[in-house]
Amino acid sequence: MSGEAANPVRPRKERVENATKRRRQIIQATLSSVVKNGLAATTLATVAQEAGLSQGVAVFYFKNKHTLLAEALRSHFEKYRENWRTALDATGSHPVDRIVALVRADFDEEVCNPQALAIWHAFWGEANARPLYAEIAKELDADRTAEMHNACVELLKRDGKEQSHAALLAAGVDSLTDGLWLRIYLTPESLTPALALEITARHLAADFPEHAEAFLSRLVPRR
Amino acid sequence: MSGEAANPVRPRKERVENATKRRRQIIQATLSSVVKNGLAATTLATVAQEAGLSQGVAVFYFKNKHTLLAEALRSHFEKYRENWRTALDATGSHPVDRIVALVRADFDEEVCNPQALAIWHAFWGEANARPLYAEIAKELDADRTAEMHNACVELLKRDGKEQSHAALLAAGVDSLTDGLWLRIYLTPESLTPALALEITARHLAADFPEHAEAFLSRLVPRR
DNA sequence: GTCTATACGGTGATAGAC
DNA sequence: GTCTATCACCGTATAGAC
Repeated sequence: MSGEAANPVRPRKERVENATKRRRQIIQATLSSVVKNGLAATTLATVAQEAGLSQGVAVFYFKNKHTLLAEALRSHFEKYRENWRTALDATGSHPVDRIVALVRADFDEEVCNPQALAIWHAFWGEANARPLYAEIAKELDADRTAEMHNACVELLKRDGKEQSHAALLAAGVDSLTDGLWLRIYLTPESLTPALALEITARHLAADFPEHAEAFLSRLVPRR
Repeated sequence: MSGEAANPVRPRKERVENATKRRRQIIQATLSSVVKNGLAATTLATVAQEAGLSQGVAVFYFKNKHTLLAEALRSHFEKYRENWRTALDATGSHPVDRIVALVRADFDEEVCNPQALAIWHAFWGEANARPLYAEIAKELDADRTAEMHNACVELLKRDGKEQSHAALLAAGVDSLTDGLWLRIYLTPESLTPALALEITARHLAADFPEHAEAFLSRLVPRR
């Protein structure tokens, strides 16, 4: 490299900002590499190339490949969380609203696109060999699980029903979502997000018959 | 190695039998390694060690690692297929029977255990980087997809209903199964196969209200 | 058929210049 | 902070003995 005064003493704040910028950049490169090459063929070299940086920098900021990958998964999760949280913030407090918001968020283009789905499944695929991945999932998904569960409890309560099976209902909806994601990921030609929403809407309508029309009208497009 | 006359001329049949035996042995070792080490860390060395053979033999029978892994996935699929086919053969011709058989088969211990689930997800995780895996899935799951679809069409027909959304119903049940599998795989403490069956039963009961009781009574244990 | 030995490139991580 | 050079190791695949 030619020229520019290389590294004069810089204030701490500036150094910190540079660090977080670089970390973001490298994590983003890691996720891109996972999409392109898969987790098995993602190496420090592919990450560095994707980032337009040297291999050494990645190690400098993350110490080793293993923690880099874990951080990348965390980062991917944060984006997912932000998406559904924004959706929750923008909706009412009625449990139907909250469930609708959570479900719509999951099939939002922002979160339910081929790249994002590939990343999820790449990490899940290694979760058995690297339990840390499953732990991260459990940890970072706990609040969403709680939101869905609470909404189910609340809805049953309002309808004057027993709430003991709320956990089962919540697990059912979330599992259905996961399965629809897998299908969209593996064979996208067999299922679109729009159809996935319709399937989920029917499922919810059956779980909460009193609110069937609300779920259907608000989750199914062109209706 | 000491002793025994090594390789006299053997009849073709015997040679063929030895070949298929070895292939099976190596594929089994591959799947074990995938469970233990994950797909990323599965190497010819781990496979050879698992099989108690040399690395060279694996290459001799499968040419390279890539085709070995593809064959291992095919083999895993065959076991899965055999399981649901056996279940179908053992049941009646009424569509409710067939759907019940397919669903029960999916949560059978034979097929829905931690090792088997780890293998599925390991391959799905790499499917984006190795489209062959997705192709194998599509190819080897086509007949099951057709069975489920036919059963749904048939059931709607018997009930005097429109059959245009049968594909949606079939996709819904199968996606739900996949999602429940993922949950059992990632966080087994949060979901057992028995509960998964119950969730699926409720889903089916909603899809086919006329047969709700039949699905519930036949899929939900202790009832 | 099965093994061992080995070629050859890639891999994660370190050292040290700038 | 970032790079380049380098290390020891591991990966696939081949060659050739038995």
